[in-house]
Amino acid sequence: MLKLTKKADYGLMALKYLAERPETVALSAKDIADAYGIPAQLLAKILQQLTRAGLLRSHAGMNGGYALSREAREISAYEVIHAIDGPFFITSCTKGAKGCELTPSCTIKEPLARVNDTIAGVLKSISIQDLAEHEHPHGRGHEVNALVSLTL
Amino acid sequence: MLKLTKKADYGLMALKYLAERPETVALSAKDIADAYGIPAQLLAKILQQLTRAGLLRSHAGMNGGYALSREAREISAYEVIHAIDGPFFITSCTKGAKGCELTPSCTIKEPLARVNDTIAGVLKSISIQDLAEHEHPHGRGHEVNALVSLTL
DNA sequence: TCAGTATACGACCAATTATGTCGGCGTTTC
DNA sequence: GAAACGCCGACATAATTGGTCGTATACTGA
Repeated sequence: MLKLTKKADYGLMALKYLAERPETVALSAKDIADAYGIPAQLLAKILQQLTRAGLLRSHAGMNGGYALSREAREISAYEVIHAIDGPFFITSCTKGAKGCELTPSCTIKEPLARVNDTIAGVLKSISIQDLAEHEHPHGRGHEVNALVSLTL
Repeated sequence: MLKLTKKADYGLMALKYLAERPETVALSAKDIADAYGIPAQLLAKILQQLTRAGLLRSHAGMNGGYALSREAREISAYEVIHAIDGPFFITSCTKGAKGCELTPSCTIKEPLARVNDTIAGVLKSISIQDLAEHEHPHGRGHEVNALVSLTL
């Protein structure tokens, strides 16, 4: 149904939370989980995935926790989603390992691959900073240079 | 994981198949299912959904089957997906009936709603005709006027 | 008018995926 | 060395998807 998993949502929320608090050294998984009322252990695993993907730095021990490994501006929503849910393809027949098993099948996937790329492009053009900024100023948002065109 | 269901894929494939054969009066679910090697009964249900949504016309009895109810150019991929998978939202907290249950949650969903609209726009700009046409001419495809911009 | 071919629809089951939990281990700080 | 933390893999459970079955209904043509 073309939607993000909750894990990806949680991940984005957590990064946004961190981006909004640039002064703090690190926040524990529990801190963030409590802030949003989401399962702490589940969020912990998600943050670990993001750490492995290089989006977060982690620090064990007391007063440890997680912090962004880069500027919020330099982390895209795409990276987060990709790190958590893996590479996404809009088509079911992902054409990865074995492609479509059925012979003449999926004459559909080639045009839809373009759509897939377009969506990925949009997601890549959105940074965590964008998500964090948008909160307060009800005024004009800024134009993301995601003027994607689509050639079929 | 942000992908179409197989049902939606099947639906698109079937409509494309019909679009490629404008001369035929009607094709049965079985004909189309056999052409792609997909379960006939499943495809039948999908085609019924599309019929209910007004994208297809059906006719029972011998030499019956399904036909496009409009020009292939006038049927968008969005309509097909919507008819089969229902309204899609990129965010898990759909903000529909009850929205996010958690109090300050999903401060994320508002910016992502824009992304959602963007994707929907792209899908709306693609017609079944686009899918069908693309097949043979290896030459230049045409530019779909889906120059979507995204203001956060 | 009857046999054959088709759609229509609901109930159901099976497979997959998503979500969440548990327990044990390694690290750092106080 | 104990408390607070991250790290990891194995489960368990819930939800969704994919697919099947049975039956009813509609239309066609001989």
